[in-house]
Amino acid sequence: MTTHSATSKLGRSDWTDAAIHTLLSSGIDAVQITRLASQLQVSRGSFYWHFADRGELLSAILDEWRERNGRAIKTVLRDVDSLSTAVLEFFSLWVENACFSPALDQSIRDWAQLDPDVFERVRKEDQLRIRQISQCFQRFGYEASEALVRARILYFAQVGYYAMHMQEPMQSRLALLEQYYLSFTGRKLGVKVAAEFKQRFEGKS
Amino acid sequence: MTTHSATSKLGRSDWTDAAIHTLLSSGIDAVQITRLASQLQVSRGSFYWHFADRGELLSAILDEWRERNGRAIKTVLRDVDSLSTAVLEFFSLWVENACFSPALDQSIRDWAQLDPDVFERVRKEDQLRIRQISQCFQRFGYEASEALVRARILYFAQVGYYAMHMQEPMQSRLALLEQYYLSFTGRKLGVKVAAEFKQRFEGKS
DNA sequence: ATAACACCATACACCCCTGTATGGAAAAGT
DNA sequence: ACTTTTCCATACAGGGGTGTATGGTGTTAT
Repeated sequence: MTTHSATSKLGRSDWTDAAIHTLLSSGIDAVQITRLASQLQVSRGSFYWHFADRGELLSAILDEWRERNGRAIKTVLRDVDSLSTAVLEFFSLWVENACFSPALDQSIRDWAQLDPDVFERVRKEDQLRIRQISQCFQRFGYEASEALVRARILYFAQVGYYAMHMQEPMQSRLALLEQYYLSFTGRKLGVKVAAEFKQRFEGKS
Repeated sequence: MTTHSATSKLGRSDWTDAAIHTLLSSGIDAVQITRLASQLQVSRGSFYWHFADRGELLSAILDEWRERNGRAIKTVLRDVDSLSTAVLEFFSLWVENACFSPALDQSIRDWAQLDPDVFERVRKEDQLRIRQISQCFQRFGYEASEALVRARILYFAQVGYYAMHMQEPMQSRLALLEQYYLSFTGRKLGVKVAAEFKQRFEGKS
């Protein structure tokens, strides 16, 4: 019943974890039963006991993605008391790989380019996220149209930033923090809030 | 010597065109000699006369991409006389599929996720483009750090917008034009320039 | 203890893709 | 007219991936 990844017996989650790992490093076409089996030191016969076929595994990946990343963004945007914390917390989602995994997000997005069904699910998730960001802007004083545009720009830029793998030292990124905040929101970032945020990410990559 | 795609004899460009078409619709892993051959109504033997192997074809795709899209962005950003025309022309690159192909750009970007060599070439191209946009901002009165940040946001957002396939009627997009321009640049868009631009894209999708 | 079940290994049939070797047909050179 | 070159078809060898069928080994139930 329970699925421990440490015991000798494999569970469904062991396969999905390995599949996600392969998806991140080599794309969806590299998620092959043979490959995962040799990676898990097990034969392909094991897979076909846990899953009906490859499609069921891919479907499990999608569910996992939605559960992890969808929830992470939702909770961050809901429990904030100011625009600055909202935007900064949104930034940090892509920096610290805690609950939200930007790498998984991008791999899913690449996969969506090849599969219409996945494409539709990703599109709906994106629309949902933008709506949530937009509502966040509205809550802190922006009118509807400006909130929507700024929400889109913020989200697109964040996704794009990661997609291009801007390998930039954290120090340089933090140096431009006020500039980013100003461009995204049109408002100045408070000195105190900026200092706290910078201190939080000193020494990370 | 010359390569007509209408004659019975195939040229190198016929193969690269078909390869790019397949890349756009089904990803790099779908660019297979067998597949292209049956698509071109020809046997695989033909391919191996024009190309040494599959790698040479993929390399040709990359060259084509750099030639097409790299040049398009460069020329647009160089021959502008104001910030508004620069930004608006930059927008239009992703709207009208003339010289610049946003679809190819994205497919190459997805491919880069799986191949370190491609990744490096794309990364350098991105850096070059951002540098060009940044210089454009500086030319029209922005200081260095703000120019860089706004260049990144503009480029990231543009790439992200297309990546998510925001299927939005042109009318809605144009309605938010002033808002976008304001958010990207921090300046108001001239009424006359806005009207001209909107008129240019009325009735497109 | 023995039967039932969960989990996995092995083997088979099937399909698809690559690369090369070789031969054939059409066009171009002389 | 004859040879050479260009371009393509065919055939073969090698490899890899999917599913399924079947049997085997532990574990759990009673």
